[in-house]
Amino acid sequence: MTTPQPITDATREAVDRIWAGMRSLVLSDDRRGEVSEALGMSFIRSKALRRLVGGPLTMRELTERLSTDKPYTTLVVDDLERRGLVVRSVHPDDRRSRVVTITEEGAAAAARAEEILARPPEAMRSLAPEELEALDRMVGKLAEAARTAEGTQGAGAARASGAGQRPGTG
Amino acid sequence: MTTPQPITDATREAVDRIWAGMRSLVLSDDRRGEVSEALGMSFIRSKALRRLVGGPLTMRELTERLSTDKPYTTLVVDDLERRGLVVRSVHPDDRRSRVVTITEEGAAAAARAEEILARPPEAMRSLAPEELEALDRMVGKLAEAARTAEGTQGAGAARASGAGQRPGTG
DNA sequence: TGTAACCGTTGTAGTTGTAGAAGGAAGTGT
DNA sequence: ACACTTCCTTCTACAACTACAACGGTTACA
Repeated sequence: MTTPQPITDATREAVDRIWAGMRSLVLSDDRRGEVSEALGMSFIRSKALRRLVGGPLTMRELTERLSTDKPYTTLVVDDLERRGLVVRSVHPDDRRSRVVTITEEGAAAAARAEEILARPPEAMRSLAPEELEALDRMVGKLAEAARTAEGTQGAGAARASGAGQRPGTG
Repeated sequence: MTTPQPITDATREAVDRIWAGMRSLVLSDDRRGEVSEALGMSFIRSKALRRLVGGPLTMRELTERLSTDKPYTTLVVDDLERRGLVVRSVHPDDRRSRVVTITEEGAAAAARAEEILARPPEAMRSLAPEELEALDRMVGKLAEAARTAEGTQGAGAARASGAGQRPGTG
């Protein structure tokens, strides 16, 4: 959106190829099973934990970020609370709401999950420092563009995840 | 592997940042729900269809590519066969095996799924043609490196690729 | 004050996928 | 002929998740 480009066939082909490559790279490197095994909980629970490291959330907010529904969020948080990884408290300004806060132990678990998920694949070591630098810049631009697009009408991703039926990705 | 690079802090940081960016880009753009809705079937069924466009597979091979187990593959193929999207036949050289072949209708459905999944996000239009060209080259190198690594010691990715979120311990 | 709306919870039901045991059919090796 | 294995299927059980309805407590508003 920031700089609309002329669309040539070559450009379109490059875009398609790049996207296919990125998708293949990321999707073939799925570590959700490893995370579930390491933490001893279903992936969505570790996802909830990771969403909470940024700060406390209400059940409603957590529900949105998990792309699930309220009853299931209750279930997940119940389990997490039983394990001592989060605590529930009443919202100071709205007593209808509960605020879910991660505990120290929960944060440690989330960090363990994040460490597994964020570990770059070996393949990235095959790029030279200059190449990495350039790649870094461009991925940064893409991320930036995606972030701003999300605000305007980003629907695409958000909508699809809401209507989705299969277990969420991550 | 091809060209081991000196690991500096800056390099490591760039690698981490690139990987995080790519992951975020791909994972926040999940269209599985859209595919399920468009084809009227669970995502794993469309995945089976997409695996079959490259050519017929035995149940065993399909099971591996789907990262599931044999009984469930039977179930999925049963359903796909009932819909007329695949056909089962006896393997010419080993009558124990069944060969699953995609039908014309099945191939059309797979193409519809692929079209949805492969559609690049709008954000990519914010890159200039030269940037795309460079990005294309580097993603290509990464894909190449990943492909060769898979042969040598891969396992990791393939094994975990199934959304296997079994807690095991509950 | 009354009422509508919202938040989280409980309950219930159904779908999807995971897992293991067992069995028939067919191939392999002795 | 015999045991052994592989391939697929059936059956059963269960875990994980989705979906909907309804309820009590709380807040916002006319």
